[in-house]
Amino acid sequence: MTYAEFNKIVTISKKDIYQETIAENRETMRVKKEKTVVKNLEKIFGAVLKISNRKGFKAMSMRDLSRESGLSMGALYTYFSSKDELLEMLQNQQRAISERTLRERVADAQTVQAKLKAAVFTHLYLSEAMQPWYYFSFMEAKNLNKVERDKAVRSDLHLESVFEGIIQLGQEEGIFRKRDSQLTASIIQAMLQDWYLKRYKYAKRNISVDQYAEFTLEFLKAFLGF
Amino acid sequence: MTYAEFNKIVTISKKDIYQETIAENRETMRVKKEKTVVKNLEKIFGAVLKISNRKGFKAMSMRDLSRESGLSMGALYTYFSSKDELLEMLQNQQRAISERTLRERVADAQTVQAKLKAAVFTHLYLSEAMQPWYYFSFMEAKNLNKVERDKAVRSDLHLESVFEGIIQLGQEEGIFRKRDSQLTASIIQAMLQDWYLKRYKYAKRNISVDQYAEFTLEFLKAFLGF
DNA sequence: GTCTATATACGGATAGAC
DNA sequence: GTCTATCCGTATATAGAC
Repeated sequence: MTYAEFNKIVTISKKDIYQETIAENRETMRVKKEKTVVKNLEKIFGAVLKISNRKGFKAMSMRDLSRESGLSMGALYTYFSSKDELLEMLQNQQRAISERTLRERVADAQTVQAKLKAAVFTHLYLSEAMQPWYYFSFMEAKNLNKVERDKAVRSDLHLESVFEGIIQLGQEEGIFRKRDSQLTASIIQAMLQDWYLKRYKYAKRNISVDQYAEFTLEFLKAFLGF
Repeated sequence: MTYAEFNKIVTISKKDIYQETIAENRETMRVKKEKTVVKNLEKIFGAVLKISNRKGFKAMSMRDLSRESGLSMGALYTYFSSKDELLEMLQNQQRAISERTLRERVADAQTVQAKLKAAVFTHLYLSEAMQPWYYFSFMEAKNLNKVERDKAVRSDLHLESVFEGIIQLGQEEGIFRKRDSQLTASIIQAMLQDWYLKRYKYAKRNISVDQYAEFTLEFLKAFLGF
């Protein structure tokens, strides 16, 4: 599977997710026609990510959002009841896409080497397809309320534990060299993180997500000796 | 040199730096007694980092800062003329400490292996000693004005080029295995970054900065084959 | 040098017309 | 469903007393 193919799948699953977002927020969404809601939510979320990634969610005024999304202040407030709720909706939706895709694509890989490769590639592909949100999520995590912040932390630790599990499995099978599995998993995560945190740098250097993925895998091969 | 020893040196050089900060801002600082200025600037900067790292610089109100620093609104404005100028002052000062210390401690190391080790340890020690600022600087970079943002980016690329230079040297000498030197440097930076971005995680797991430094060095040894 | 009190503006949110 | 106009709270910044 190439990145191009992967990207198509993610785009499709996004459509379903909007329907869930609407269902979960029936009370606050005063707009009834589903097609309208999907269209406008896409505009709104896109605008939020664009503005926030430039100057931060707190610094984004509702007037900014109104201008960028093309919807009036009044119209915006028919989709959510407060700026905080908007943030929460966005987080829930994007995390849902992200986690579901990862779960769905969980390696049918048979060997540990293949599992490790699948985990690295899938996560990088996801963060490539949804880079604005991954960046946003990392940068705004501390501005979320406690419930949402906890969800973000748990999600982060979960990813780490996925890598840790694969490494331990490989060590038990005698395929990976003995190393601190948790610390290794943590470092892997740091490497993958850089792909969406420093996107501008890699883009300028014309490094593709596939090249980056191969490189990190080489790193792991050398360290784990496989 | 242990981290404890290193930390003492940094603390001392901080004192000098305050005098420079004062000198550079003679016009806006209406307070004359140097001792008072140093004392209050320390309070102010400490409070800014504390509050901002919890909820972001933009979300920190001057009332928050007044409460946390113990200075009144009026008093605060005798040290800077706007919230933006406060940010700029803080960035200039902390970056100055950081860059100077790195430069001063630039490896007298003779071999490339030693140079690489020195660079890894020094940067980690620095980010450990000044963790609140390193975190702040990463998180608030996009909120700076263009001039300051450019300085931050340049500083980031400079660090990368230091690592790249060492790697190339080692390769020329035939001591390091052939790898993409720039991409390797970039990944090293990502690993070091994680130490201050995910500090809470490593603290909870009782991983010391020295352990972390040794671990990243092991990673590099495996990859570069030395 | 530091305080309290306040001018002024800007942001989130809503009412009510169309 | 969407818009314009506006309320009202809170933020930055400053004036002037001590």
